[in-house]
Amino acid sequence: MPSKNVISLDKIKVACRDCTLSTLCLPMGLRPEDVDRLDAIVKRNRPLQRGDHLFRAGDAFRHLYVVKTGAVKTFTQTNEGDEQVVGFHLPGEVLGLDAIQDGQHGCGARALETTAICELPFDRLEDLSSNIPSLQHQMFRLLSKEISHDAEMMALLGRSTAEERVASFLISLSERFKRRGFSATDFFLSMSRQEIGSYLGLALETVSRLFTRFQDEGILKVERKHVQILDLERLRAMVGHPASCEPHQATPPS
Amino acid sequence: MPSKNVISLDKIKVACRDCTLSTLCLPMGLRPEDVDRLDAIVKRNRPLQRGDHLFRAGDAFRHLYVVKTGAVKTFTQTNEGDEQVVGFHLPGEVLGLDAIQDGQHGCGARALETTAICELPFDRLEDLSSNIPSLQHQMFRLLSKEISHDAEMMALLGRSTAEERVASFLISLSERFKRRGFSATDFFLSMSRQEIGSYLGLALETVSRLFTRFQDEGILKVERKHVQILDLERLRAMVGHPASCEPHQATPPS
DNA sequence: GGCGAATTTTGACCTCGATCAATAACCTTC
DNA sequence: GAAGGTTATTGATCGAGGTCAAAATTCGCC
Repeated sequence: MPSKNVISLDKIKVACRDCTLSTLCLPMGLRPEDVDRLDAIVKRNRPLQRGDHLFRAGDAFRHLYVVKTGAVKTFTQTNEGDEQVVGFHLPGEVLGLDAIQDGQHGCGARALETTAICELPFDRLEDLSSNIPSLQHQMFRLLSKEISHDAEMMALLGRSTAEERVASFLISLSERFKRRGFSATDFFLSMSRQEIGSYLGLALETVSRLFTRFQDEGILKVERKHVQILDLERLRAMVGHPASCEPHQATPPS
Repeated sequence: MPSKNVISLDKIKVACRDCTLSTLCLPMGLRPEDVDRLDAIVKRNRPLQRGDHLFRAGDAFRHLYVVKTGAVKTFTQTNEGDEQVVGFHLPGEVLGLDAIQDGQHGCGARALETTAICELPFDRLEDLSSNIPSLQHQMFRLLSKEISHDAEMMALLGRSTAEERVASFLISLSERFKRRGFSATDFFLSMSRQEIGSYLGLALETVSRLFTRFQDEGILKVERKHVQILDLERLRAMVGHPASCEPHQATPPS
């Protein structure tokens, strides 16, 4: 059912194939020439290796980054000087959104494995989005999505048990892989137990213990960094039935 | 040092006085007519009372909301059905940014006390910002600021002790009050211990105990909801010296 | 002003997960 | 394939903070 204003998926894939910009292009009616204009400002760099910095805390903010292949972690410095992971970024996901506000990155970013990235010069993106209302709208959505994701994460960290956190982490990975066309039940963890623990507010030993427990219970098959989810439903049940965001019954305002 | 493109502060204050839109206007060079256009779309409603809903999870997203006076909490539903606080919003702060992405609010919002709010119809704001590049830029900054704030919060929840969390909470409140021209060392907590605990991932009893401990140590003077900070430096020391975001020495990439 | 509900404080106890420590598995590099 | 480093697993112990319970204080509200 092609609508007159919406560019065909094929065309977008051609223009964006190389840069995983589908994040920005796909969900909206961008015209062909707009996609071209967007594509024209994208920079493509040599891939990063595990441990390489994409940027550091305090670096001047110039670009947004989109993960093409591989994976990236973002992190801040803890009081005692070690890394505190605040996010993992998989293919198709965007980094650097937190830096728009004050012109410098508030957290560092490093590759977790061999990783290809494209860079979007933010000032040119801003110029473009002034002229392309649907691109502006899409940028707002992108930022907003990050905010709601963070709110979910805060709710998770604020209240949950170790079991719920690990379950929730696996479900999130599963869904994100699925959305990008990878297997949702069989994947590699490019991050270490240490990094997972840091992200979830748990000790690395606790993460390891839960992985083995889930395996014993027949929920997972874990082999070092290779994970298979055998019983997604049981995982879902742990984090509270995923009642999504339905309004259901509303509590009267006292 | 007035620059030709920058509207005078007085003019902005006149246009925004009533709606606390300084968040959007102040930091940038909006022209007088732009401020007027912005002001023209603002809706001003009757104040809310403690417990009143500003919006509920699942409500359709129409407006951004700016707190004029009072305070608001945002919250999600926990698995067991009770409220999980994910944010407190003081005068001059904006709510609803998380809802842009999918057209409905992901969390509910309620007044913590008698609260005046102004509403900004988002579609009109979006139209305006297409025509006013500096407004668009400011919107991006606003969203980005929310994201970096969330990242800090995630780092706090992910790693800290109860002591650090409560200290950090008090410092945050202090700074936010100060920024809006209220006292930074002497203020009311419009939220209950329960709500603070929920927000910080602590039991309400733990919050209460820490308040009394801080008082015993001469750091605070607490009287129910009225708090005086007597030794801000000691509070700061608890959360790790606020080394801000300086680049200091950079770790070489392995 | 006095009664009942809600909130806060304080105390006692116990659990979950952090921490410490020791293997074990794996991944380099020579 | 042996040596050395890194990462993961498993076990044992301990303490911060959760939970339960009761008292104290405050806040409506009739």
